[in-house]
Amino acid sequence: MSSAGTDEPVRTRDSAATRRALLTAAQELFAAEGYDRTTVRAVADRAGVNQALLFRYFGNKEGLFSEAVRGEMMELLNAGPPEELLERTIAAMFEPVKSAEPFLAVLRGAGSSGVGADLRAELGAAYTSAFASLVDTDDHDDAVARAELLLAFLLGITVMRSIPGVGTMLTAEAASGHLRRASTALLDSSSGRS
Amino acid sequence: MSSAGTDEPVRTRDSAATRRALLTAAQELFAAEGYDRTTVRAVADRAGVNQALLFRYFGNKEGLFSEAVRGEMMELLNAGPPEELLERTIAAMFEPVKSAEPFLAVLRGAGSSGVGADLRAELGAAYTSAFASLVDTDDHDDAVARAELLLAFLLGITVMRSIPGVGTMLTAEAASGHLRRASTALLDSSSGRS
DNA sequence: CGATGCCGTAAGCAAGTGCTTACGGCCGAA
DNA sequence: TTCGGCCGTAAGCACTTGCTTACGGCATCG
Repeated sequence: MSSAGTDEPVRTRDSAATRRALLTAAQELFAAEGYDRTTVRAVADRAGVNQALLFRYFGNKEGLFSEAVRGEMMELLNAGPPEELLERTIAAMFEPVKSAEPFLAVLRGAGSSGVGADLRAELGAAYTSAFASLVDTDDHDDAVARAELLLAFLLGITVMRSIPGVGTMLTAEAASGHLRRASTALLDSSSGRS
Repeated sequence: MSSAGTDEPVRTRDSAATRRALLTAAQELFAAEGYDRTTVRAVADRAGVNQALLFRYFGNKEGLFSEAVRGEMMELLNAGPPEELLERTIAAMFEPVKSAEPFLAVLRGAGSSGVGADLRAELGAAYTSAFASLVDTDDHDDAVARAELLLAFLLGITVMRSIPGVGTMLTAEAASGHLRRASTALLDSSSGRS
């Protein structure tokens, strides 16, 4: 945990590189430790940068969080057509360490209220509408309910996998089959119309 | 936020009552705010008690957390036979405010590691084994995988419902039908054996 | 009554937090 | 070369955190 993982030792006088180093360090730490437990000193250290620069470039800790996580999430959201978002998300979730992180960062952004509330609402709406568009029904509310359940499912799996000692069987091989089956069942409007 | 909700003004010199007041205040705040954002001062204030007593009775903040949340969870786990745990949990989740709280407290107990790790692992194992026993199959790993997916589903719904502005359709009426259908699909061993 | 043992209180400490400020030095422009 | 504007740094401030300690008071028991 002490040695950095993805940081180039930016010793040059390049503000853009410094910003980038801070953002990647922030993404890693926010995802791994959550917002509260991540200190600005830790982010700056991981980026190999003085902490004062963090405030110069991002204003405050919340500004850094917002920019770091929003960028990471938008990358995944816009990586392809909405019809493939579910597949992309599932695939990302089971990658060794990689792309499940922004989800955790968002969820751990704040306990209940406060930090990143707008961001959470915005991302939730984006995912929900994308999933809801996959439901072939006229009942809008029902489509949204199914989409939100599906998103909750994905979030729950990500959360459980992040808890040490729990979710040992939630591997790609063991779980993704059941996951895809349950997902299509949730999205299939021919079953259990309300 | 400032005025307490469920606290009797314990002015008497009754250590048991003081302990209870601290525990209920802790349950409410840990569930609402998470472990990090909940301060011992806030718990003591909500309980109408001096904060020094908190340390006298529970040793430290983590001891208070452990005792408060463990008791609340064990209550739900042992409220009936394991076969009905799923139904009990779903019912508790959609109660106005009540029993979804301990789940949130456990999840928000710590970002990744540290506080309440043993508790999370213990509760996860209890739920997983209870759900796995409902799967009618000889393939133990498959049963565990299905149980963990189901638990993840429930956790995800609870988490989403706790985020303001997201999960607006995750009400009992709109969602529980789909939820029960997806749950039985996950537990039905006749579909999608690995 | 006097004494002993809890219960409750006030005050504060050491450490860590986000954030600010004043300063030194490298760079390109004039 | 000189100068002005960024980039990077060290130091510290105001505040909150979990936790401790020394003390005052009610109550029970002899």
